Amino acid sequence: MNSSASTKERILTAAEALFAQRGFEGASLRQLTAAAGVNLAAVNYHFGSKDHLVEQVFKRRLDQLNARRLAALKQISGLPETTLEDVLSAFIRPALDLSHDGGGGLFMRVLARAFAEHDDSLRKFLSENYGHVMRQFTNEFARLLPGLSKEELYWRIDLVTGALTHAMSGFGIIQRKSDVSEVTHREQTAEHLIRFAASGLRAP
Amino acid sequence: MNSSASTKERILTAAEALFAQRGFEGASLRQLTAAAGVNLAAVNYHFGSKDHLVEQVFKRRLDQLNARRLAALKQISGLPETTLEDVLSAFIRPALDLSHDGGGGLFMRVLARAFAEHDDSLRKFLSENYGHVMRQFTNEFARLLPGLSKEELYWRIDLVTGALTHAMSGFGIIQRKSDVSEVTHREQTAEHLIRFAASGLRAP
DNA sequence: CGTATCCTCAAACGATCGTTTGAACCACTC
DNA sequence: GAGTGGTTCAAACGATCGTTTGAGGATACG
Repeated sequence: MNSSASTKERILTAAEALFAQRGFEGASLRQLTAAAGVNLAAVNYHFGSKDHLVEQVFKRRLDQLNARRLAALKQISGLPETTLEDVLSAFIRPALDLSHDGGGGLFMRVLARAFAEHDDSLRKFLSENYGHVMRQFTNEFARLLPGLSKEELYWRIDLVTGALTHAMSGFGIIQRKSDVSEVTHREQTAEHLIRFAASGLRAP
Repeated sequence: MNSSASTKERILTAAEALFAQRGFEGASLRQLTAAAGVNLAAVNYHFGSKDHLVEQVFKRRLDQLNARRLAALKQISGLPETTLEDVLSAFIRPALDLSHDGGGGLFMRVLARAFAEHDDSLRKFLSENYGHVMRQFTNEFARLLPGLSKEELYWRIDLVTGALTHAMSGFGIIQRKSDVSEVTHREQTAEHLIRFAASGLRAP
């Protein structure tokens, strides 16, 4: 029972990397199982089908990401001294951290692909596992931007989401210089994103 | 189908729609030629291969888009009274117009997929047909935002690109209300995008 | 030891993929 | 009317896809 968990995890990790690199349809189960060092039939044995594997790849990282984002939001939600930058930090930093210590550096690319896909079943799965988090953040944004109409707020949150997804999935456009540490670079990236998004949200 | 159009054009139009809907790998030549009402072998006869078809789908729309963007930029480039909003307008409105009168409403979705794909040959083709336009806009942005370092400017332009691509491909998140015309709705969309992007670029 | 349960494996399944082929068709020239 | 060049057609090609199968290995418990 424990040896199967190892096989499962190896499939998930290999799938995450290959989906990020070649897409959901572009990555075949034969490439995938070869990279994971497991038998071809192991995917259908442990996950039932390729579609269920895709869902589980999402679920493993989204559970981490959701938990961290909600924990960060909880600490500042509703407080009178909370700023827009604080809320954006709670939204952005968990995603950047996941790229580093979760081993899920490639997950943001997978997520960007999911946005590009307009597949209905995948979108439904994402909204079920993602919707309640976005709703809480939206409420907090609304509190801190009382001048915005609901329509304008939705527009701008959508634009922020697009900017962040694009930036975090396309890592490497702005390369880390050799004289700054990984942690420092991540901090600078977060500040760039937060400053841009906060200013965009506050637009007159 | 439109039997008056040439076989080549019918293939390009059907391919654009199917690539937007199912992706480059997800759309098969058999679905594609059936939708276009042409023989399966016509794709390889007229385009050589599926990959070349993908490139031509991009080329047909990008040529339009580039020409309109550069024409709009030329009218305001270098003038002392030009604002950031003017440059963004020259960048954004041609893309929105293409969605309407070019019949290429689906092209922005295809473009968003291309960003998600990290396929090297496709990226190379895009930079060859797209790079000089982005370079001219970047120069103009730099002139209007003298306080920004080169690194910061690249960062923010990348974020703007992500926001716009996401918004224009995801058309329909903000639905047009029945009491506003198509033209009015497009105008409102452009104003939303420009206001957000300008404010983000001007961030302290 | 026998047996039950979970897992892995090589092999094969039918379906679908992009591409190629060679004959047929069509408008046009000499 | 024979010939020519461009185009369309049905059919087939080999490759690869996700999935299934049935035999065999590994481990734990009686």
